[in-house]
Amino acid sequence: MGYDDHGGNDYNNDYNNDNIDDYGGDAGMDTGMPDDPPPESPRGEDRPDGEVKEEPKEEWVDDGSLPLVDGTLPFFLLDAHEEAATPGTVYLFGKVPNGGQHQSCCAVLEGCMRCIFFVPQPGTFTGAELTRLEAEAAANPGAKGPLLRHLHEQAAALKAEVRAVLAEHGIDKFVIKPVRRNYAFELDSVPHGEQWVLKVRYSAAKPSLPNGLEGEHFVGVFGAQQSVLESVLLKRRIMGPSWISLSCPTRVDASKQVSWCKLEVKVEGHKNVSSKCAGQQEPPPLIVAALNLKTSLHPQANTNEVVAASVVYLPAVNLDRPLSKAAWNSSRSLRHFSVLRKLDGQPFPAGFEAKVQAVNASEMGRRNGGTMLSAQASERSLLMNLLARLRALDADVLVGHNIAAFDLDVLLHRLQHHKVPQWSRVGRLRRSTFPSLGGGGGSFGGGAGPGLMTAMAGRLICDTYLGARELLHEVDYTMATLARIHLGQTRSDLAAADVPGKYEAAPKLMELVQHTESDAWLALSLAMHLNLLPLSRQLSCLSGSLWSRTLQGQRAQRIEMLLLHEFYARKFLLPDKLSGRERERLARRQHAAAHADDGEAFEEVKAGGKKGKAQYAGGLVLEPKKGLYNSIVLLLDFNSLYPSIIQEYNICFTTVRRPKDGSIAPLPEPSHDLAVLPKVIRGLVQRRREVKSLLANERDGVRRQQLDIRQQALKLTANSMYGCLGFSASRFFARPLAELVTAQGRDILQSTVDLVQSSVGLEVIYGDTDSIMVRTDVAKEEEARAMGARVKREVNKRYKLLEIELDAMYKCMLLLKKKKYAAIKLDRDAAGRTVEVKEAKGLDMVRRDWCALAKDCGNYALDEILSGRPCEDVVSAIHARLRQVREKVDAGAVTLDKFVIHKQLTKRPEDYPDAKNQPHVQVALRRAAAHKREGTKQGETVPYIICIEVDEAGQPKDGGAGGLAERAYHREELAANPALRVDVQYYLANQVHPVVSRLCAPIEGTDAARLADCLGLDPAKYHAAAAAGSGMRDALEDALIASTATLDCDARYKDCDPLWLTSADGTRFPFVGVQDVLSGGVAPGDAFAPPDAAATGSGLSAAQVANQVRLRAREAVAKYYEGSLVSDDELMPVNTRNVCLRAQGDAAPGMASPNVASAGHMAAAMSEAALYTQLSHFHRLLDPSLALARLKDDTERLEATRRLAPIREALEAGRKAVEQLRNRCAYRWVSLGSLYNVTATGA
DNA sequence: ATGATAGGGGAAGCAG
DNA sequence: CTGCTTCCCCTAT
Ligand SMILES: [Mg+2]
Ligand SMILES: [Mg+2]
Repeated sequence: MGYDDHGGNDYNNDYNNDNIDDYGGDAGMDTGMPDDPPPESPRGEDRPDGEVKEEPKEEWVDDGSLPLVDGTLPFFLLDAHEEAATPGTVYLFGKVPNGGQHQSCCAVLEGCMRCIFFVPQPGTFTGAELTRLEAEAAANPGAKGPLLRHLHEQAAALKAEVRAVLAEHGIDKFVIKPVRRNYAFELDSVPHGEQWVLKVRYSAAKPSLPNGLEGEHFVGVFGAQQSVLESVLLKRRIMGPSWISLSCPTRVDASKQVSWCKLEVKVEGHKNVSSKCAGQQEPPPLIVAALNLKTSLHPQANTNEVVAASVVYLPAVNLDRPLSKAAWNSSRSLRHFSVLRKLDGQPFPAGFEAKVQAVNASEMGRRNGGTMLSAQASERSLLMNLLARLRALDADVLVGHNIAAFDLDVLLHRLQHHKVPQWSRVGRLRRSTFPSLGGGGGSFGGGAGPGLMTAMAGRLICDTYLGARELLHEVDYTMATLARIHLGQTRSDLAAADVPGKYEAAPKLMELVQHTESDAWLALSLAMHLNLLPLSRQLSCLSGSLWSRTLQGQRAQRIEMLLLHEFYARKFLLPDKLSGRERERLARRQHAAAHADDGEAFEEVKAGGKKGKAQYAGGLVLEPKKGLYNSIVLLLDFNSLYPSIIQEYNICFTTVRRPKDGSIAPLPEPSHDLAVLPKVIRGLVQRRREVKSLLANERDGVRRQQLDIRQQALKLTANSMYGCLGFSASRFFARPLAELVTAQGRDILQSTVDLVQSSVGLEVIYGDTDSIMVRTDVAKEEEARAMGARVKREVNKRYKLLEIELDAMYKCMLLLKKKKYAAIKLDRDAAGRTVEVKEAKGLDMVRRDWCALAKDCGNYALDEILSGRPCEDVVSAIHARLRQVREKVDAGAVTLDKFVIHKQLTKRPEDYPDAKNQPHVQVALRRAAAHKREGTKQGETVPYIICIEVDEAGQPKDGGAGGLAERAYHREELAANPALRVDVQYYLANQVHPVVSRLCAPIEGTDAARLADCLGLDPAKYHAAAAAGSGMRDALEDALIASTATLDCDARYKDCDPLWLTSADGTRFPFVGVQDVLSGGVAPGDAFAPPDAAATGSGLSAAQVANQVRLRAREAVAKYYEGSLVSDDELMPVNTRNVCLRAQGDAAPGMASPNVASAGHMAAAMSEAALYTQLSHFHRLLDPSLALARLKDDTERLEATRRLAPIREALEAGRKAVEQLRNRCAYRWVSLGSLYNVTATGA
């Protein structure tokens, strides 16, 4: 669950599986670039045409009238836009049905009004008279006159101030009216609940007021900077791309149009826009065009120039009917044209022009309007030709791979450079001046800047690069990779530097054209394959946001719009959109006001970077009981935990009290009526349930797909809600709410674990955020299923809405670390038979930053380990495989791609402060210098190989003296430089070995040294590592951790030394322990200070606590080890490690067998037991989890957690210090299992 | 400027 | 040499 995935099915996976199956049968469609003329193979022409029906092209006679229905104009809204130059005017773009077709239309909405709200000082509206008049007005809603008059009187001073403010900003005409409004958000100065406020309405053509106004008679101003477009969408309840109707439209004469649309109308005032539109159901067919440019680099200016352009388009895409590939990819549906130009004025190669003529004269050429391919002399004429074709096309949607950050950016720059007339036809709004394109791509991984969006207003941009990044999980998002994996197509790379070479001969130049067409076709294919348009439309309609914004991938914005609609409809004052600066200013100010007395420092929240500490605590991850499990393990998982918590506990802006001291908010009082946020989520969940039930009964494939898209959109929206609560740049940012949700989540998980272990009596071996893994010790599927059902029943009893579900049964499971495990899942195939599916989570094999060689070895080892074969066989198979790998690598029999490591650029390469140490950054910088397009920009992944340089004799130069980053190269560099060789040593020692050795940690019969030996590495180097990191130690550690949880009782610690700490002034004092803090004996702020310290809150820092605890723990170790066999060494010598925990072959590690302790070990163990007890005592003093577990209920636990918050970090640091040392000593406690009877659930 | 936090792990630099 | 910190990346949920 958690973020993108609450329902147990990862969204991305669902998505891929569903689509690949539907489209998979198209093996015959081999575009075979560059031989075949894409976008379609000749074979495709024989195929029966699909459902794409082009609209009848009757000649439309423009008589100046409008196609009104009952006096209003039906209008399918596609996009909307606001111009800084024309404040108060909103441009709506869409399609209008006219004479059996649909035409592009621009509605110019003028005379929009701005509404801002002044919240009065408390006490402004008050008194018995007001109460009386309110009651009167309530009884007789028709007669509000006296009440309003009274309100105006009471607000006289406020009104005077408001008038002055307005006058100051040049606003002379306005209406002021007292209205009732609610507030529930984060401004401390504005009281929550409903009250009278002053609403000021004035023409939006006038200037706006600044955010954050202050005054004598008001405590807050809302809506000052609200965009007029947003207010129209909210006021008219326009929910995304849908049919609306325009009343009283007047036709704008073609000569006076401000847009390039076929039709333009003028509408006065937002009230003439209605979200209701009778008679229109189906969305209109859209013109979808894919665009691809080929560029060459101008050496002096260092700019990209357009050399070729292709457009592949579908004249009528129906949004509600996702199309099968066979349907859209046919000669009847698909159209295309290309434009090519001469390079540097050089003539085209011999025979090329004849080829062009032949192409255009062909059957396909005629079908594409006679000029399928146009050869132009210059870039300028190319652009003019392209623009003319685009004008005739009038596309609604432009598709392309990275089209927003590259193709359109280049296109606009070149149009500007050549001063091409009517350049603004690329968009739909007429313009003379160019917007500044400076911002370029979005901050992260492509996307359009604001200038580009402005220029393109009216046409949607569907960028498959952005879409794929959002919906897929791939090693990189280049078209070559996506085409191979998702379209089954191979795409050859064509670097800008190789473009001039294509001009040498006519066939080569035709290759260039075909490559361009093919790229456009691939982008169109990908967009169709991913259903980008239907999905993004659904998301826009659910949230009531603009389609263009959704296509930009602005996820937080969608949720914002959804909540804005909901809260606006309920008459709430909405949180204003603030700039980063304004937000910070506000945060500082509110913090200062809240902490005027205690002077707590303001915590800097770095909003931009992912770096920095988390703002609040998230999900609970249980300490895994590591090992290999050969009996069935149950995976139970709460359905949509966070959305469910919001509903179950009625968590909303309106219900949660925000504590001023930064502690976790208390749960809202139980109430019968559901608050806004839970209601919104419930609505989404209910709608999804309905859609899913429709889906279950639907047989028609197309309709099924459509429902599935809808269902996914609903789930995505519900799941994103929590994320936006915790997102500091969101207008609905409410950390207390986010924190409360996660706190409840932790509580629920912990109490579920307790319930399962105590009441059901089963062992929980792991759990993450919303899931538990339960050991059954049975091998029979049905038996395990019954146990799962029992667990599910017991857990679900405790909640109204929350529901845990048996998500999977693992026949066999390898649990290595938190968030790192693998299993054989028992699943059902279509016929209902049980099938076994391997599942790997978090392991190196599922990461892109390990090379394929290492991952292949890891997968082999994992398959062996999970095979259920005898341990010796598994080990020998792995050893053999590693020896074989070593041989192959030495023989050079491993292909280069197996050595490629991928890493993403999370910043621009030049922005890394310490670039010299990062391989991928070094490679990226060199590629950028060489003007490579891919693997150079922020958000892209860089593939690299670690090499060594050899001299003429083939001897390594300087055996890899430099850092790793200096030895990282791109494949292309490797190919070009014969002195570079793959650094075999690095790959064996630093890639293959760690990957395999981690997997084998819990496996008997091998260790890091043995594995190293098999790889031909020096085993001696791994002995120490083997000792420190072996599975046995981990197993012991788990046993010890488990024992502390079950055997903790105060009596055992009565002989222990206290935990002495030293304060800053040198005073020594015993740390009282977390228990005393919770029971109220000591204030949290004083816990890490001497009892008699004068100043409170002057306790030790987390780092200081950690250091001192470490010292005390070391002293304890030293004390108990004095005079023992290994006096000065905390660690057991490697060769005496032979007391094996796993005396019984099939006992899972971590489950110490009760009979391991022999009498001989016993005596030695006693002193160790005392040490163990001492360290556990320290641990206990610092670990709140035990004390918390003892509390009565969740409410108390929440309260306690809140109380501990100020010292949480220090406790954590101290606890970790103890654990570190205790773990290092863990060898010695082999025998303690019996002493303490470690496991409650011994076999 | 453009949903969250928890967690493992590699590489390098620094103090001892 | 080892610990420890910092930076960076990618994953799980
Ligand atoms: Mg879940
Ligand atoms: Mg889960």
